[in-house]
Amino acid sequence: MKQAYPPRAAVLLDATIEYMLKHGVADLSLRPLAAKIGSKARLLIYHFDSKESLVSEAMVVVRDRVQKAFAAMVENGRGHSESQIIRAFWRWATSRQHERYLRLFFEVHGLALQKPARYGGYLEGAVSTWVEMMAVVLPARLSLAKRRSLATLAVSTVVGLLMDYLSSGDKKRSSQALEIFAGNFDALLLKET
Amino acid sequence: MKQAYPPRAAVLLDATIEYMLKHGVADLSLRPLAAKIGSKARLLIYHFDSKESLVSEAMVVVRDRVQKAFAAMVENGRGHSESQIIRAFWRWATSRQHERYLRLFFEVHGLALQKPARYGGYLEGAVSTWVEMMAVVLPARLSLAKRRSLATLAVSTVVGLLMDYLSSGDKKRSSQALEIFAGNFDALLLKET
DNA sequence: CGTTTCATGTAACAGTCGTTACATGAAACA
DNA sequence: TGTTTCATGTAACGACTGTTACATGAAACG
Repeated sequence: MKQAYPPRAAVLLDATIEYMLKHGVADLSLRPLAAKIGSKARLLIYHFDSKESLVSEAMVVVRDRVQKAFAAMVENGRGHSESQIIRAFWRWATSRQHERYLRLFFEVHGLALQKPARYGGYLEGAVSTWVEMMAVVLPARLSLAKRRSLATLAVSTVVGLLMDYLSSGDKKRSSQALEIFAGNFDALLLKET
Repeated sequence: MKQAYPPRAAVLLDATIEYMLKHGVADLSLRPLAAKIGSKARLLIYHFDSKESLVSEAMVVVRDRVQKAFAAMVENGRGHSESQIIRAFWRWATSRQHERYLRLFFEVHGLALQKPARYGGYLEGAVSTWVEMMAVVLPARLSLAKRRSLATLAVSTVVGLLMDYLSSGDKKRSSQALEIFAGNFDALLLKET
């Protein structure tokens, strides 16, 4: 898992991810990318076959990183209320060092919505993975369908608020809105049958 | 307002919008676009000066259309509960004929997050306009800041759920999540001071 | 030592891009 | 009728794209 790539490819992939986090993927071009990371377009193709597969490999790594961060919060949140997980992820995602991950997510997600074929398989599971991760921490007495609906609401609310925050830069307003949601979420769970 | 453009330009702009709703903007290219709408790249530049301004003019029109639809729902919702406006907009946005507007929104929004300079001024007001439109229908007894926070929550929740729906295609699950939110929103307003 | 494997360097190919120069028709207006 | 304005047609420019062909060095392995 740690080193699924030949050593040279792994280095280039890491550098590419760093570059993508800075510049996005929409107008990513091999020559400027290669120049920035001290390589050549020739070599990126050599190691990854095509630009498309390079980008898609990079996105897999990026997605795994963020999902592992979320999974860690779920783990640390055992015993606490469900809303604490939401608050923890919000803090993680709105920290300066992690913002760029979300920006990249929103960009790729938007592109994938328009061209599902090109960003193949990215949408597949992009939503359901998050929903399922959230659903497992909800009270077991609730039906699976109910837990999925509630998890959908929680995930979508956080996602929507993150989009607001990234767009407006208004951390105060978006954080207050999240707090309203989080502050009512535990009670909402109690009400549900 | 109705015809701010010379007649020929207005026709091309409408056709361009239709094309953008179908193919997105990320890899929009003048020659394929022109070919599809029975024109030439030469003429698009002639009428709109540059590709960039053509796209940006088109997005202004698109944004106005959607915001007018929302404003109409706010108007029709006077006298009803606040959650009815949320439900009405959800129905509007998830209808087959309007989905493409949201897809385009998410794409452009994602691109704008990554390249704010290029999609200049699109992010400006992209969020605040929706929040303010929602805030005005909330109870006047609440402070402006409180209304903004609640409006932020409502708008972001709907946006997040729309993103889920567009990505997963799972109308049932996303609609159930929206209903949980809408069903609790009116009571939430009563609780707030 | 010889051979194979991994990595790299140099150039080029064929195509697309936004944009422009130059010229022409057609209609409106004086 | 002459002149101006709007719209269009043809071709090209220079820059950039992903990708490939061909050749070379360097290290690992038998």
